[in-house]
Amino acid sequence: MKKKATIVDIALRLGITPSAVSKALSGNTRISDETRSAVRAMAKELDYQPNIMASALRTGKSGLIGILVPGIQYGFFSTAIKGAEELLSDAGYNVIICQSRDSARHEKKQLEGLMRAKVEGVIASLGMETIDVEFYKALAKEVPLVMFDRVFESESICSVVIDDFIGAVKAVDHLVEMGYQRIAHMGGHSHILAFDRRIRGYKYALAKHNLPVNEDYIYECSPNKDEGVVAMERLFQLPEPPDAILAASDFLALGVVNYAKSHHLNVPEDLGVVGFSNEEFTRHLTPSLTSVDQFSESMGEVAAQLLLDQLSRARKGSSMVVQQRVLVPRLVIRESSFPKKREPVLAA
Amino acid sequence: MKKKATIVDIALRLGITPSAVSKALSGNTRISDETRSAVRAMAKELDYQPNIMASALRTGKSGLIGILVPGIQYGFFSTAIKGAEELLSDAGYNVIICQSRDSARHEKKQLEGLMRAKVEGVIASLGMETIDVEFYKALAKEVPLVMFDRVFESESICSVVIDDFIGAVKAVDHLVEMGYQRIAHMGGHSHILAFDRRIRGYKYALAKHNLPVNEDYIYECSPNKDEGVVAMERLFQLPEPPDAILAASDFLALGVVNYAKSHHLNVPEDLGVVGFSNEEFTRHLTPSLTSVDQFSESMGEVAAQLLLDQLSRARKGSSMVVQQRVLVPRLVIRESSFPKKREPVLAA
DNA sequence: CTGAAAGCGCTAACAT
DNA sequence: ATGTTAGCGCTTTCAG
Repeated sequence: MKKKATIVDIALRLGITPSAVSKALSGNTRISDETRSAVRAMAKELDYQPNIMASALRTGKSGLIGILVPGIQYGFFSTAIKGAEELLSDAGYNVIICQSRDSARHEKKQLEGLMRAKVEGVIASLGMETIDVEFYKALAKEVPLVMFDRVFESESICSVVIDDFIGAVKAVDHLVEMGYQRIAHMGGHSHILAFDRRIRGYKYALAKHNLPVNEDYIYECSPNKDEGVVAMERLFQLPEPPDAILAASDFLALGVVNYAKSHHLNVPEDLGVVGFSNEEFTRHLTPSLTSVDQFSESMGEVAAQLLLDQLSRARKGSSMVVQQRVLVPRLVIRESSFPKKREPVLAA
Repeated sequence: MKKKATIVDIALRLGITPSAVSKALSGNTRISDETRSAVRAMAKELDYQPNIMASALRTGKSGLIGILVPGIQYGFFSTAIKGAEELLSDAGYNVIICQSRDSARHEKKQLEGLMRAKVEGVIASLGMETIDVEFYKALAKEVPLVMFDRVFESESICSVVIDDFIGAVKAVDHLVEMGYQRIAHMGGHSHILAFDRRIRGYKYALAKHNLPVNEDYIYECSPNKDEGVVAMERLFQLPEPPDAILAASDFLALGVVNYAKSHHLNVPEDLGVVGFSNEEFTRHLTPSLTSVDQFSESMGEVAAQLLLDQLSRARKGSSMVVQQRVLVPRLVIRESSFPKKREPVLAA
């Protein structure tokens, strides 16, 4: 492993000083075209690779961005990261990935790790059990921070979310239009803002259609398949079970459909089902699953964009502006909520 | 934003030298317990955070590991990364993620970026169109490299793969046992070792069962849904179309199933289908899809483990040893290859 | 336009 | 057991 060439090597060979080489390579200072090209040529000849750590130490810019998500194995997050990584890497940054594994302890540790690595900015989504967000607030004072999807309420932090309220409203509107009347909501824990907003949108939409809000129809649980089954067992013990389910996650919806299949309930004829996230698998199910699309890839891209804005603003010394983007979700209507035999009924 | 405390600050306040502080904090050199605890206390008081970039520059250790995959949105890769990230981050490394987007140009650029960032090691999986692997070989001379899943033939590079040959054999064994006789293979491009091995396993297994190898039944294409449909169109123009498909990817298999649905072919009665990867969605399909499970999370973990081994070996000055791990895949049998009406036929 | 010099914060010989 | 010294490779005033 031969020694790497440094600017000193190339300066020596050219009979000039390291600082001249530095200027020639970075290009922004005044230097003669002659030396510049000589330096360029020699750099190529020696296969010179700048040592990022040295320049990072000197300038305080590491060229690193941190992304923290609960877990990268979830389609939603990996797709968002894909979007963000592409923009960021095209902008010349390297992206450090961390997983909180939905544990507050881990989350804090990972954020500390990112700060130690001197990332220039952070994109993050809260873990499920995270309630204390002081750590994020402190972090935001050090480097630009953009929260996405699972965010907390704050006026001073950049964020990207979809409008969960509208998402739920669109879903209910659609179900009502399809003729469903007793719509239940199955949701994630309401201390997460996104889930709370979905419930609020659901209630608002019911009211809008003059449908009663039945508290028995609102079931709060973790967003996974098994809980979906459990929720169904509960809901179908009610004297008057629902005729449609709005689930706050596609995995919950999956549990719902499985329960229905094993209990001779036809979806969508006997039971309409709408999920949330438009996960890859929803389109492949039988019946295919109607779902609220969260534009995960765009979400990652927008988060990256906001961060890059902050970064360039900081570089120019401009004051930072808090941007909170709200994407409007799209309802992807598929078989699970579209009973062909039933005539659409207009809202009252 | 107040200035960060450095070891100099804490040395000054304690009336000792920076090097003493450094020793006290790193703990490995001989220093009195007294000063050590004094230093610790002062560090806490000043909220001292070591500057990783400085120590990186000094020691040549960045604490960074690079992971390069074709795309993070694919379940297989994101799950593998999840496994690797957890081990690596527990070992104190930060993980930089890069995507080659299956473009050789990108791949090279990303690897250069990783080298510039002075990563201490790299875990990578080849892009689809990558034929020239010189770049990897050069890289392996600089830092420990572990290839996984999509690897190239080399005796000097650590790798983790599943035994694709056995995977294909298990799939064919199963299909034959279920009574299928005209089994086609639909695969990724054979210059990728994994895909080549699957084809070889397929051929071997057919021979083992005294079934003819029909070259018309071997279709090479990119592993995505649309190609699966195209492949089916080709295969079903043959005078004698296959009665089962072994697809080298679940996405291909998905295309196969979709084609079958739209052409009144019943799966599994008229057509048996087996995929590769055991992607999340396969279990939710109707019919659910039989697939060769590649243990993606374990794969990431093993890759990380091998890399950590190399790293600790390098640190101790031991010579590096090339480890090539081969995981044995598992066939997950589901509905798409299990015709209930058909009596299992024993292999000849 | 280019050179000299002073560090960024930390570590590792070497000396005391 | 602690202090001294000398950089890692690069950038950036400040002179010339």
